[in-house]
Amino acid sequence: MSLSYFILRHTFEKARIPCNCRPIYNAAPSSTFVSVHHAPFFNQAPSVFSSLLHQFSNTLIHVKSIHAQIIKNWVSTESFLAAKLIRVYSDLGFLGHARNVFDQCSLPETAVCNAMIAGFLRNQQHMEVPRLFRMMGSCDIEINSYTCMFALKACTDLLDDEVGMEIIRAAVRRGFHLHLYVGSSMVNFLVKRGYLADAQKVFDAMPEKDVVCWNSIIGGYVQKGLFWESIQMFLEMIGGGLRPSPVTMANLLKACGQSGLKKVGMCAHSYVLALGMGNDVFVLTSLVDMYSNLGDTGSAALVFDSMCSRSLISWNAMISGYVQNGMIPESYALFRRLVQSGSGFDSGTLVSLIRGCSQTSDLENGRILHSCIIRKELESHLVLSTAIVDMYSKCGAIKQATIVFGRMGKKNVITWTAMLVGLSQNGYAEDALKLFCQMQEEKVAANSVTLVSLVHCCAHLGSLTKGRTVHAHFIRHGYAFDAVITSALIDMYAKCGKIHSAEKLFNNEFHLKDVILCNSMIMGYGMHGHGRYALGVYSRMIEERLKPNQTTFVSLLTACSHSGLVEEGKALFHSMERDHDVRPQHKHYACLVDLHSRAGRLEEADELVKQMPFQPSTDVLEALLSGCRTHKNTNMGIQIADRLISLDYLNSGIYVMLSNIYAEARKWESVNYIRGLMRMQGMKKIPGYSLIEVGNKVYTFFASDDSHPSWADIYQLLENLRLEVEAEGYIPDTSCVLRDVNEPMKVKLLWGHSERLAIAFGLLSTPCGSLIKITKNLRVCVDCHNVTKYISKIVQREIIVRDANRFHHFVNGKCSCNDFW
DNA sequence: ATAGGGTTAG
Repeated sequence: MSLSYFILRHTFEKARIPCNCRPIYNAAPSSTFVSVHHAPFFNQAPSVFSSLLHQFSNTLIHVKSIHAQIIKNWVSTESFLAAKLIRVYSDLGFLGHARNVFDQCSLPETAVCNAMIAGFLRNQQHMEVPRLFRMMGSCDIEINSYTCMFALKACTDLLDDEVGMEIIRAAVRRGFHLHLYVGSSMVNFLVKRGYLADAQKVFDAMPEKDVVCWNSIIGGYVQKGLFWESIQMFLEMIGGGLRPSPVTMANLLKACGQSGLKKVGMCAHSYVLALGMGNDVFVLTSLVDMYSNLGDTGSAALVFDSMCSRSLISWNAMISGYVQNGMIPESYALFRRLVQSGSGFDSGTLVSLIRGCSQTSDLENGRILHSCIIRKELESHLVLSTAIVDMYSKCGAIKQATIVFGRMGKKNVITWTAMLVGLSQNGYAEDALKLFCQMQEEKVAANSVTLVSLVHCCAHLGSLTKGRTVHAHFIRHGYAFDAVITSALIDMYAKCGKIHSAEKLFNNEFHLKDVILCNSMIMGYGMHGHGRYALGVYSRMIEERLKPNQTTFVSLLTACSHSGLVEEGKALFHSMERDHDVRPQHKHYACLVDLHSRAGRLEEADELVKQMPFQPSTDVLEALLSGCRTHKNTNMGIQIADRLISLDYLNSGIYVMLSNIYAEARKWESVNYIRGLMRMQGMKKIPGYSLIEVGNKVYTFFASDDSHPSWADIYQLLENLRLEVEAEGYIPDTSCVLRDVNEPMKVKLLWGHSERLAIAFGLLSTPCGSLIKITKNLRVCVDCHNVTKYISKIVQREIIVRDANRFHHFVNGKCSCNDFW
């Protein structure tokens, strides 16, 4: 007789007095376990089997043997035994056996169903739960508080809204929502779905509340970004005499970190210590995260280094903290420490490192990490793949981004948005819009980041039709309009030439009292040459006690620069730090230099560059160079260009500008030399083109373009216009033709400029009297500006040309921006 | 007999 057989028999005998039986079942090697056929125990009471299952619950082979005995004894119909078996099997991880028991119950009772639901949860088979819950309803099996709690938990993790709500209704009908655990689960479910108000109602109705319950509701406020409210709730909780748990503290620390409430965060830190949680890995990790979010990596590192044990999440939080705060070398150093410590790393670690590459456009390391991810077979990880898509787009490797995106099986809003932003920022705005349509087809709901990037696409394309469609789409689908989206829309309307639509939106939303809203309006007015209006918005801001920020001053100075308001711009620049505590940065100096050099005050601009408190950045020098070009100061221009080139600043724009300066000075040899240099370095001059939107379609024209089907008509119309404008007194200014050719040829080249072709096409294909809107990628030349004025008078059409720099708005022979260059 | 809340990363 084998030992295990002996034990089993012994136990059966003892089972009549179950409290005293303590078998030494560990001694039983399962290989020698005798089959149940040799265990002739009949007519045992069901409770005996229950107590046996209890004793042998951690050895599958014993459980199986008892199970067989149960069948032999004809007691398997006892539902508490079935429930017990299901529980024991699923605890051991043998869900299949549990399911068999369940399936053999012809009409399972509540306890059996509950055991099965719990089994599914324990074995991560949440998706089986909704069906089972519905079966209970359909077959009129009673539902109790356990059923509701387990099933709701499954739905919370499954993102199953429909069944979740069904469960909540069923629970409320039976009054279970007043039960501590069921109520907590309901609060948690509603919080996770974002129904904070409903969660609060359930919470308020609960007669008894414990820490877990408070944690759920506080977590809900944190998740919604209502940090101050979450802190209030926390205070209310401890005011009621409840002791916070580590989870409570983690929620509180998150609120402090994300809201930037540094002082409160530090109080929370000392409270953590006072509560004796100074050794809790979970809470300490939250502290690391909080300090990182507050921008205080020093304190984060201090906490991190003081930890006597760390989870992988602690390491990840610290690495991510470094990346978030732009400390990429430190993030790599810590990653090395992690690897050396022998513990591995996971997808979370890689996400942070990849994000570091995106931030620094570090394609080289990005590719290394990507290859590591593929080798570790982590490419199917959603967050990680999204980070890779983002990394490739930020590094300009849009093709790679598209490939990774295409390979991804699972995608969510953030994935789609990352791809959308990538396409739009790499100049593929049309493709981005197409991708959005695809996203709609796949029924992925957009978030505010998606919407903003979409509006930016339309603004970039200068496509009013598309912009309006997108705007209407938002309204129809009931998206909330916050300040960020509204600002993007203001920017879009301004860039599409509809300054009045932008104005209307701004005035409607001014009550939001938001700086970014004002900034976009100032920028819009600036682009349209309405410097005075831009200054008006600024006065309104000051009246309302809105604090201007760095961007405000960039927009204002740009606006002044485009309208020739030199003195006003200077005054603003000097008031920045004095009155508003905004220290001028590189970009502000660049604006100021631009302001002067555009107005032809080159000496003053040069003086400014010399007096700058830091090394002049390339954009400062570029602004000066551009002024030299416009105001034909060849000597200074050459000096500045030389300085830029010696900075190893590889930008074809500089070379083009320099070659233009030489061309204007008729130094053709130098022009050729510069062109040769450009060729040698593989640089290409960006070809100029103009876009016009007619009937939902965007048409592109390049200089001297004859690819359009009706090119003959276009050139004929231009020839007629030429005769008419010359009769009106227009004299061609060939100084902007920078080629070494004779005068008639120069005039011919001028009439081939892309904006003229686009205007002629617009005149041919749009109804009389309607507005003509052109978008040009480079700057419009003086002569095109001039000739368009005449054309607007002759054809009696309003013409708007948006170039790389600003708007040219022509009405009846005049330009609204006073021709200021 | 059976129980609910959780820290990092796009």
